[in-house]
Amino acid sequence: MPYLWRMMTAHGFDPHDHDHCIADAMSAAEDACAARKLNLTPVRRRVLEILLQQHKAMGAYEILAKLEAEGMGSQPPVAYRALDFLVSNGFAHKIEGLNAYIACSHPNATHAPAFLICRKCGAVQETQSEPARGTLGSVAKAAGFVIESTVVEAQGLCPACQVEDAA
Amino acid sequence: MPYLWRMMTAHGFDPHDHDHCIADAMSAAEDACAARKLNLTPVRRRVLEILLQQHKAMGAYEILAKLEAEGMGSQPPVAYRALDFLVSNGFAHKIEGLNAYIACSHPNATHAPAFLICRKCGAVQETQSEPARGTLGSVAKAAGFVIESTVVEAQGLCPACQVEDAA
DNA sequence: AAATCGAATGTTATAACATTGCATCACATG
DNA sequence: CATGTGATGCAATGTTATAACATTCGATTT
Repeated sequence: MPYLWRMMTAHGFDPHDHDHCIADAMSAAEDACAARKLNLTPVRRRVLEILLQQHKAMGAYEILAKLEAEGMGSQPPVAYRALDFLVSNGFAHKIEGLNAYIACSHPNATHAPAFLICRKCGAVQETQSEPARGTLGSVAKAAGFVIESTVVEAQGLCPACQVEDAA
Repeated sequence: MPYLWRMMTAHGFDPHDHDHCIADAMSAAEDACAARKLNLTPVRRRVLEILLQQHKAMGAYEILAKLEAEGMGSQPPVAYRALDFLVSNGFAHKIEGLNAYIACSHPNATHAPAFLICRKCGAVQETQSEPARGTLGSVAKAAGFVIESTVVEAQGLCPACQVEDAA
């Protein structure tokens, strides 16, 4: 399998064909925007591409710097507006624990994401949480609290960084 | 029960004797610091008191403003250092979704807190999460990821605010 | 007492993250 | 063509957090 792959970076924590992964995600986003009559403008599109290029979270100003280098706008609102669009529509997520943003890995799924965040290399793996269930759901129910959204993030060490840590 | 109570504010989302609640928490913190040889200095002590006065999260600069009004220091590091101390030692928590801080409600428990946060009135109820269990734990295990800490926060409406919302 | 040490503070500046307000442009629809 | 809406451009500001360096103060040692 190796030589077919143009790049090998971490997806979640496993290697994969990342170019393909990006292309898939972009076309899925385009389809979704078409279907939902959302306007995937050049800036929004480019920000999503930028996010997809890494499986790690990026700060708004990091993204902004890339946009600026490409002549797509240099003021903070440019990045924040695009990020708002992507996050509101489920194409990206904000990692609250890092004040940073990451492309969504499960664009079709109903959204109650949870994240595994490596504190050493910054890689992030997205998974699904079950907000209403488990302890939290029970407590909420008992308290009469209505959950509208959840933030579930775990910090720790990914497999690769555990090895390095031992060394 | 009413007239014994000096103040009635929300604890979690239920009314209670808040003065007593503060006094209890402060003496528990003092005991814990004594036992663990931690230095509960005047600023640290005062910040904990300030946090305990509300069952909602406060921003660092909101706290700083109170400190300044009392002549206890006016520069950001004053507040952040005290908050770092309180958070590191389990006397307070940071609510990542709000970039704000709240006194710990379960000072003795092993710490894997979870929060119910009312988006309308800002009240916060702390509970315990079970990090290693549930979906997240399984995914982490499958991925070989070692969880060191978790952020679990639910946003929604507390009972009182649901009523107001309906109106 | 003098020297030293470490923890906590004080002080200044700046990094990093996010929003507001308003003008303008482009385009779809009536 | 008028008008409304959504997207941008632009400038300034607001908010959260830390870096870097200096000082104070009490405990301990000499």
